[in-house]
Amino acid sequence: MMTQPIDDGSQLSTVPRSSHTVDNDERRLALVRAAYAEIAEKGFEGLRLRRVAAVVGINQATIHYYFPTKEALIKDVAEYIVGLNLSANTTLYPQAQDGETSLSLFQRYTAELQRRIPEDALLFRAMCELFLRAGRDERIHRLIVKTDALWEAYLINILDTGMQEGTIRKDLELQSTARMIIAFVKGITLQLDAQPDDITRCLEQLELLLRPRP
Amino acid sequence: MMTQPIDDGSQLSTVPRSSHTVDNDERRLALVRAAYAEIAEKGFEGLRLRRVAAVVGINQATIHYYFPTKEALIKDVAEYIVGLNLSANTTLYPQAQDGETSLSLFQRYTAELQRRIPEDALLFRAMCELFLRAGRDERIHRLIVKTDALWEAYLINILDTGMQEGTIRKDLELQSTARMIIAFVKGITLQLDAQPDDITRCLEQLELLLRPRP
Amino acid sequence: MMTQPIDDGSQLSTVPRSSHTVDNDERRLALVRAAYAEIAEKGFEGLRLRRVAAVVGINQATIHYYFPTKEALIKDVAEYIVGLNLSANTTLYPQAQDGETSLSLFQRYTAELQRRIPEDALLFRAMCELFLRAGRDERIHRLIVKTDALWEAYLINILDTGMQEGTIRKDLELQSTARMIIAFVKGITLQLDAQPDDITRCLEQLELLLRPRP
Amino acid sequence: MMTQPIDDGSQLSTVPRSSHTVDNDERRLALVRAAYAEIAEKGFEGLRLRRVAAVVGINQATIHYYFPTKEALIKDVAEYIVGLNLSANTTLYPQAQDGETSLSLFQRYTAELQRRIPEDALLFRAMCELFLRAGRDERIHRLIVKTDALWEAYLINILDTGMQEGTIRKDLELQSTARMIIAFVKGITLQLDAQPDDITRCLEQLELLLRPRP
DNA sequence: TATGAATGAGTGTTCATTCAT
DNA sequence: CATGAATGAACACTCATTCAT
Repeated sequence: MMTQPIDDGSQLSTVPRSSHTVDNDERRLALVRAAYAEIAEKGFEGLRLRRVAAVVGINQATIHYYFPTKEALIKDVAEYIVGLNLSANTTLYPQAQDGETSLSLFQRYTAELQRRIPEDALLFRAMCELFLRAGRDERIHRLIVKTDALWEAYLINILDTGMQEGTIRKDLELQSTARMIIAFVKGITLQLDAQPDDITRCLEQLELLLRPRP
Repeated sequence: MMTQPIDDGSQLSTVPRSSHTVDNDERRLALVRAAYAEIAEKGFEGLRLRRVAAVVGINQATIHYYFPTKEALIKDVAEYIVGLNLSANTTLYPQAQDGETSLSLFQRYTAELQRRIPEDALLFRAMCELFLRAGRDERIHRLIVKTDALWEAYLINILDTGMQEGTIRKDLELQSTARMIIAFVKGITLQLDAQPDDITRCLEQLELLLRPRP
Repeated sequence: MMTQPIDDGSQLSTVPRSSHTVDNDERRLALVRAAYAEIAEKGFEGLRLRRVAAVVGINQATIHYYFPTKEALIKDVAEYIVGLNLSANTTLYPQAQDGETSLSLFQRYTAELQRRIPEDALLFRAMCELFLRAGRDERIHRLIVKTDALWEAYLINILDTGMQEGTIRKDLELQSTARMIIAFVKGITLQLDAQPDDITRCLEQLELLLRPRP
Repeated sequence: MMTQPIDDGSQLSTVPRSSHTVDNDERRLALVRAAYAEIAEKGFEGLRLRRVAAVVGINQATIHYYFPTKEALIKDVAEYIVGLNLSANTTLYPQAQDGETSLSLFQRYTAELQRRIPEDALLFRAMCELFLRAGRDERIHRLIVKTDALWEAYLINILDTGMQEGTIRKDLELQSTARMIIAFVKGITLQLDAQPDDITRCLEQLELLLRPRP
């Protein structure tokens, strides 16, 4: 999961735009980001169109010009959240793989995780909201399933590479282990007051388990 | 799902009930259960007192006779859910430990888990709702923290026993491993369409990891 | 206005009665007194049958045995309040007239007034509530009118006596002056934070005005 | 009743109103007036937002567009009532002072009073409601206190002028007398069915008392 | 595009009253 | 007489949505 290079969306633009007309897509994005922040903080339960409009600085009615209905906004927000998450889980880590380090690929994955988890509280919370809503919203459900599949594939790749490197035990069933790790990471997400130390130690324990014995 | 003829662990019935008060507590329990089912299905977001009352078959105002406020009902529902979950996760299994079996204690724990998970869909959904709401509701937060502490202690005990039995590898840090397992189980909870097979394989993988190498 | 010799009603009996059966009238009186206290404190606007029943220590439904409807209770409370007030305004003062004092009758009346006003806050508040409600409740209206007539007659008597004593100027029209005094006393009632000193000075001023010039 | 084409003394319209905002403030004023009439007729006890909305001819929800809460409306209504009353009791009369008349200033004050009292039944009723509510509502309490202070100052001025003119006896304590008169006027307010004649005679009596003796 | 104003359906909650026991 | 339980009508308030401008 995690921060994309440019903007993680946590800093919403509340200041009035420069005088030139804001184009449609820009405003839509601003609305989506504002809604995302609201959801992360107060959940879908606490999402109010009025508040979103206020944050972006437009009238409560104007929001319906960009999104005909609340559900339409939520759909886009879901895709936005999943997009943030997806890029974090799949795109970024491999790029960190290039340098020659003494750390195995999996160690770098978990290192990245523990760095990001305390940092990306908003995104994780939003993802959790999505997970739950997926049970009632078929569209979001499909979105999550697709994302998880990509995440799983990425993890399988990492584990497989680790086995070939000799940093991961070879007797593991790849898919099940990947799914176990995903479940573990999602579970950490639900921990409300997990301290960075706790997470670090959990991840070290996981590494230990996956490491081949001497 | 849990059994609750005796005591469901919630603070619902603390006063000694004369043969006449039974009806009252029965009603309260019925309301709590109805609310629990609503929450599991539609989330806290979708919980409506009118619907709960309708399900139980009473007037919408009558519900306030038993619970002065919606929040009071939610509090009892939260305790009910946690009670169901807690007894499932901690209290029950040790009692199953007496018989002579070829299965290790941890194996029995995971066996029970995989049996329950597909079966307790409602309960897990409700637990997830609690997890999320805990971020915004201090009382529920404390409830979860307390529950998790008990769960963790129980797991540590199982792991420790396993080490002495020789069914768990001895180089694990007990607390971190327990927390990792908890995170993992919670994560599974968020998997919407996890098939029994998937869960079984994940749990087998977890067992494999914790097992000492020959 | 004011305290009758026995009980001014400000101390309501909240303790459970002695074991022998409470007779109907006793309980009715207790309910009326409780309601009176509620009205004095919170106004008719804040009168709740539940609270009245609770103060007296009976079930909220039981109250309907004694008073079929809220309005019926209010009617009795109104009579109770007026009764307290009436006895204070007419019955008591003349009895104080017997002793030989250097004070004129009117002086004793105003002295009594200023003593009682800070003391009988509850009763005055309740009377005000009645005054207002009289505008919407014909029965209470008649009650007030009747009370005021008695009050007026009593004041006329005092003023007349004063004229004969030479302590009141003789050029006053009795009825108008009496009504003016009544209005004045009622008006003081509406003063929220009138200090005893203020009232004393106002009354002294009134005495001065009514006194014959040397 | 008061006139209010210019400024009714309430804080209703503080922002400079562009020609477009007029409708908004008009609506607000209409709502305040409707609420005022309801209160005068049925008391705070009988004030219902639904009814106010209905009287103005808008949806029951629309009222919350102008006043976020019932209390906010009441606050403005209180200021409106006080504004009407204040201007009546203080601001207006001095302006009537310019002409050469045979009537003293105080006589003109009382003349105005007896003219208004039967006429402003609604306003007086509303004021009474305010007086009573002031005992339980700190904001209204402050409002009344402030208003009474202005009223008192105005009366002191009138009395003082009268003394210099020789139309008021000189041995009066100004403040106490002013307060006595205020209490008297408030008291008249509570008289439900006071006939114009009664009031006239009472006021004449008051004048007589304050007049210096030959 | 954008807005102020308005709306209707619904929400939790209150309260006097009723009823079977 | 008395109560626990229940009720229906009402209440202030919320919110996504609509509409004329």
